[in-house]
Amino acid sequence: MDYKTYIAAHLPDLGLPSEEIAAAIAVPPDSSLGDYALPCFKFAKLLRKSPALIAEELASSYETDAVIGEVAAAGGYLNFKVNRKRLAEETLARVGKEGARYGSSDMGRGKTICIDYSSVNIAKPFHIGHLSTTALGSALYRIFGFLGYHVVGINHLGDYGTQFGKLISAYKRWGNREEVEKGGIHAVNDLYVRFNNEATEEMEAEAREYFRLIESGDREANELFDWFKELTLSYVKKIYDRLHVTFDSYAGERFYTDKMQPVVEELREKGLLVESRGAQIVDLEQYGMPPCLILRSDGASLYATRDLAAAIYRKNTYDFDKCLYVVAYQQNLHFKQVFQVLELMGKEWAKDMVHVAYGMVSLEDGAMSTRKGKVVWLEEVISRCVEKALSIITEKNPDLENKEDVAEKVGVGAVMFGALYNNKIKDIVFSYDKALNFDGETSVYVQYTCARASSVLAKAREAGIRYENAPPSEVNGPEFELLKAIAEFPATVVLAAKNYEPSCIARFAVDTAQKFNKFYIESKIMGAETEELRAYRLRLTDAARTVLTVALGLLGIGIPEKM
RNA sequence: GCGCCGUUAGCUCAAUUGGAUAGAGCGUUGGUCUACGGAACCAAAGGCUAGGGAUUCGAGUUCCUUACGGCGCACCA
Repeated sequence: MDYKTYIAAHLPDLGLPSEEIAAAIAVPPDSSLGDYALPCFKFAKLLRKSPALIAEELASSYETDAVIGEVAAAGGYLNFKVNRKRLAEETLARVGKEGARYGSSDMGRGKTICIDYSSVNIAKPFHIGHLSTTALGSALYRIFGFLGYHVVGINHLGDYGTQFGKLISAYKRWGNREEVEKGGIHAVNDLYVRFNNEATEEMEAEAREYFRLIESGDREANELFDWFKELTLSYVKKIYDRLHVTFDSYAGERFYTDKMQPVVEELREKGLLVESRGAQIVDLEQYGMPPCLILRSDGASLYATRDLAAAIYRKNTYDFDKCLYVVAYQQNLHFKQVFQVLELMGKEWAKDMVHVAYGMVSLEDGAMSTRKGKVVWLEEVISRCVEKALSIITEKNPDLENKEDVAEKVGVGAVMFGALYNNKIKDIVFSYDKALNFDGETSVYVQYTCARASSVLAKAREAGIRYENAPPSEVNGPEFELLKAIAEFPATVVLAAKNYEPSCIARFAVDTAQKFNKFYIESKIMGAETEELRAYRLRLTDAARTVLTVALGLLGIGIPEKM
């Protein structure tokens, strides 16, 4: 039941379409005022009456029914109280029926959405700066899937460029097979860092030559490159598995090697390509942007060339309705340019391209720098969080079974949640103090809340108490606050998708957990005054646990039964 | 220099997209434990929403402007 639409449909004609009325309906700051409110100020001019008077007249003429139980005017606001028992019954029935699918919908049926996220670079270990795109993209993947979209997750591998020539040059100069096999991707990265520190003109030229050899299909160069790629993929696979992140495609930059030429030709045919300072560009001056570089003066392709080819390939292959790029805001201009070029090419779907930009990560003593060794590896963050979780469990709950599994859920959850809790556009200063804090607004708090709920529900099960269809017998106080939160979940999921903002769901989870804890402290569940009340509270507890499980699940975070 | 983004409590952040008295967590101070799990709960203190102007019945939210910070601006990705 959409209450806003319902209320709008039951109001007399106010000179505005009922969709607009519904959209204007707000939620009062204090629930004792009501559950919904219509601000009447905007009707004042039209009806030539004071907002207060309009609200009063509407209040007296509104006919309450089984859905809306009470209507009152307050100042210029018209406040509605819903029939709480009905809302409670409806919400709990839906949660009970839909379970793990509560909040899902089919609004995306028949629509495809491509999401480009994580997009690791070959031969580079995962550091904390790669977490945002991975966590955000993965959460969006789940959220859109939950709303019925067909989702294509794409890891646009960074596997193209002279940097790989440098890598091969460095390996041949200083590296050997045993060391790399032993040290894995970090050993490879060390070679690359050393090259950058010691590079001379001569070495740079050698690197360019090695890159050319990769391109021209030289066997040795390609074998080395493929080996580094394999090392990288098996390394990131382990991290993705721990974070529960998945992809449908690993088509990276190299994949588009043979798909760029047709794009260049199309640009030329359409008269968009012009020469400037020896390079081939698309002029974007009239759109207030610097030119988009398509070919270097030596004829080589560029970043934008590959992104154009990739966009066109994705459209042709997946026929997407939207294509998201979960990439830091550093690249705002780049995507603006690419999208503009697509539009100039006459691709009417250019409007469906979305750059989901997020903030940058730095360390407390400034920007990260691999070369200076100022870097925080993601594996280390994960293992330290899991270790911390394990030590807390060992201290508080030494007899717990599957301690390691639980610590994994808690620790990994904290890492993911930390990346998803704030608005994505905000910059993040990473600190272990914050990452290892499991108190307050964290996934651990939500998980702990669920463990409490599970514990009560287990007691009920042991006692053989049935509560599945218990009628709502208490619709005030903390019970109702919790219930309203649960009822808001489906709208929260839609909001998160609409704004490409998984933090909506993270916030929802903490907020709902807080409401559950207030309810839990203030109301005895198993020890309720009557059997009816006990059954209802158990039903509410079960629903709260379900919605919290679904919410964290959409963020890729699991919830242990006990912790 | 130009463009984009940010600035809200000591710190980290919210604020239903223009609505009623700007809310949480951390930290601080003081409370609640013989318990449905204290990784919790309650309370107190803490705000001219960076400054100024404009629009509006109404602005943290929209527009202009200033300051501070981040990012970007031609052959890296």
